[in-house]
Amino acid sequence: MNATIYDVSRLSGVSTATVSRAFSDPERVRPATRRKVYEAAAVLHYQPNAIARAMARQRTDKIAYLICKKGATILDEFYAGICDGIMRTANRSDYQLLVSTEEDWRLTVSTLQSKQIDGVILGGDAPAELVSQFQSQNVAVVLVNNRLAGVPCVVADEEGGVRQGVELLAQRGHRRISMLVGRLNPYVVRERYSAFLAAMGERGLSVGAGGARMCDADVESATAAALDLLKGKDRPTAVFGANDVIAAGVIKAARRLGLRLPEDLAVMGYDDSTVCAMLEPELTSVHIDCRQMGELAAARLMALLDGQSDIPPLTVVPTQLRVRRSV
Amino acid sequence: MNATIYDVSRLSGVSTATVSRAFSDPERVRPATRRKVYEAAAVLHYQPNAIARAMARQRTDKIAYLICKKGATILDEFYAGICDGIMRTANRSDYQLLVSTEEDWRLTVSTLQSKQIDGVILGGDAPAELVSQFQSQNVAVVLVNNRLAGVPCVVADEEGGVRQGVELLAQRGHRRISMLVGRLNPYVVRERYSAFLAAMGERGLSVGAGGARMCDADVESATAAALDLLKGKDRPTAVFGANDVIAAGVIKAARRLGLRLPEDLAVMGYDDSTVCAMLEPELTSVHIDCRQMGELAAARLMALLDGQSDIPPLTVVPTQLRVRRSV
DNA sequence: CTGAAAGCGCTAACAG
DNA sequence: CTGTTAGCGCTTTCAG
Repeated sequence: MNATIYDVSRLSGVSTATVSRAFSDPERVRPATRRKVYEAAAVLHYQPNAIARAMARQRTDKIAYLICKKGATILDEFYAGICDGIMRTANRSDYQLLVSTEEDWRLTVSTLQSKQIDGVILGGDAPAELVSQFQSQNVAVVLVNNRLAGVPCVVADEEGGVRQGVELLAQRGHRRISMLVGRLNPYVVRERYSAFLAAMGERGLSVGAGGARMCDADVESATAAALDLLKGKDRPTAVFGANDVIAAGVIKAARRLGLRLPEDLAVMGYDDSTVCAMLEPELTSVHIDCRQMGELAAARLMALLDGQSDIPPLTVVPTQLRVRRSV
Repeated sequence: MNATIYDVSRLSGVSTATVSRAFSDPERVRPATRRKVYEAAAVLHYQPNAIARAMARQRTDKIAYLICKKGATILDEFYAGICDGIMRTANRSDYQLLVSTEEDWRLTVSTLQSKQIDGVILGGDAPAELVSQFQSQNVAVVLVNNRLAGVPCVVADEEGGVRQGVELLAQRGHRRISMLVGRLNPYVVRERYSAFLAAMGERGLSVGAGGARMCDADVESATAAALDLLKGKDRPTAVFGANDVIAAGVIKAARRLGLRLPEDLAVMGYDDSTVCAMLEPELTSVHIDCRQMGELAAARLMALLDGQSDIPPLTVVPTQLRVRRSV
C-alpha cells in the first residue's frame, strides 16, 4: 500500500491540511514545517495521489487531443507534429495528455466527458456538434488547423504560405502554374486553393492548363492526376501540390514522362514534411511549424482553464517557404 | 452540476448501491430495477464519474504509452503506428490512453506513477531502471520493439525480415550486398545487423565492399555514406538500408552518381513506411505491422491487469517483404 | 436481489 | 500559519 497524506501527517506531527498545503501551495506553510513534512514524505515514499486530488478539486489537470480526420490518425505527420507540441506544453505544466482519434467519437466523447478531462484540443475537421457537446459538458475546447466561431482556433498562415510559393515560381519565370489539390481536410483545401487563385490573379498569371485539379490524397492518385495534367498540350511549367504527398506524386509523374526537374518542371509542396529531404530533387515546400501550433493550442487551452478571459479567438502561426532543388 | 449517483438513486427510488451495480455489473440487478435506473439516468443525463470510480476501486483503467527514443517522438512513423494500435485496443476496452515521451522521464514517471495509470507500454529503448521503477510502484509494464528479461515484450520478426530481403536479392543474382546501418534504436540495429550477417553467411555471399556501414539516422548522412560506399571499386550491386530513410539516402546517392535503379543498383529498405510509395522507383521494403504490434502490446498489458498469469514473455509479429521496383 | 454505511485520499472552507 | 472537518462520487462489504 502506498503512503497517504495521513501517514505523512502522523509521522511529521502536523495536520493533513498542512501536508496538503505543503505539496500544493508550499508558500502557505512555514519553511520549518514544510521541511518536516517533506522529510516524512521522503521516508514514506509518499506520492500525492492525483486521483484523490482530482476528486476533491473537481479538476483533473488532464486534457485530451482528439484528431478528427477520418482514416488518418496520429500516423499523419502533420497531426503527430501538433501532438508533439501539445505534449511538450502539457508536460511542462503538469498536465497529462490523453490522445484519441475521432473514429468512434460517440464513445470517445462519452468517456472523455465523464469528467476526466478539463479540456480538449480538436485537431482537423471537428464537427460543430462535437464542439458544442463538449462545451455543454463544461469541457474547454480549442481547435487546431480549423476555424469555428466562438472557439479559440490555432491555424497556420495558409494564405501567406501559398503566396510565398507562387511568388517564388513567378520570380523564376513561371507563368503557367497549376495546383494539384487532394481531398485533404476541407478547411485546408479551401484555404490553400483560394489563396492560390488569389495569388495567381494578383499577378495576372494564368492558372495552368487543367487549372487546379482535384485528386485523392494518396501518392497513387496524385501521380495519375499529374500524368494526366502533364501530358496535355500547354502543360504547366510548374505544379504546386497542396501537400508534400501530392507533390511527390507530381515528381514521380514527371520522371516517368522523362521531364527534367526543375528545368522542365518545377514542383512545390506544402507542409515541409520529412519526405521532402528524401526526394530527388529535394522538394521545395511551405514549412508549417506544427509543433508550435500544438504548443499554442495547448497554451490557449490552459489559459482558458485558468479562467483567463483574454484568449485571442484566432492564432495564426506563420509559414515559411523552404527553397530546395525542385524549383 | 452534473447528476450524480445520488440523484439517480433518488429519482429511481433505489439505493445508490443498486445504481452503481446497474452500471458496473448489470447482471446483478433485476431487469425491472435495472430499467428504472437507466430511465432515471437518461432523464438526468447521468454519466458515471470515472474519477470517483477510480478512487473507490483503486484502479484507473488508464494506461500510458511512453516512447523512449531520444529526439524522436510520436513523430516517428514507426512509433506512431504502434501508438495507433494501442489506441484502438485501449479504446475498444474502455481504457484511456496517456501518451508521453521519455524526454524528461524523471518527471513523467513521477506523475505517471502517482497512481494514475494501471500500466504502461514502453516503446523503444527503455532503460531497465525505468522498468523496475514502474514495477516497484505496482504499475504493469510491457515493452514494445525491445527486449528485456522478466517483462512481456512485443517485437517484430527482424531476423525473418532481413532474411527475406537478402533472399530476394540473392535470387536476383546479387552477390555483393552491403547493409547501410544508421544509429537507430540499439535493439533494432543489433537485430537487423546480425541477421544480415547471418543471412549472408548462410548463402556464402560476401558482405559488399565497405561491408556494413554505419551512419547517422538522417537522409543526409545516409546519402553521404552511400556516396562513399558506391564510389569505391567493387561497389556492391545491392544495398540494404537498415530502414527506409537510409534507403532513401542510398537512392539519392545512386541518382547523383548516375546509376540506374534497379539495373545498376538494387535498393532495399526496412519498415515499409509511407515514403516507400513516394520514391522513384518505389522502394522495396520489409513491412512491419506496427499497428498490430501496438494492439498486441496493449492486449498483453490488459491481460496483465486482468490478473491473467499466462502472458507470453515474448510475442513476435511476422514481417513481410513488399517487393517494388527498386530491386 | 437490494440497502446502509464505511471508506478511497485529498482539498477547502472555517475557525483558531 | 495551522488544525478540524465536511465533503468529492462511487464501490463494496455486510446485512437483510
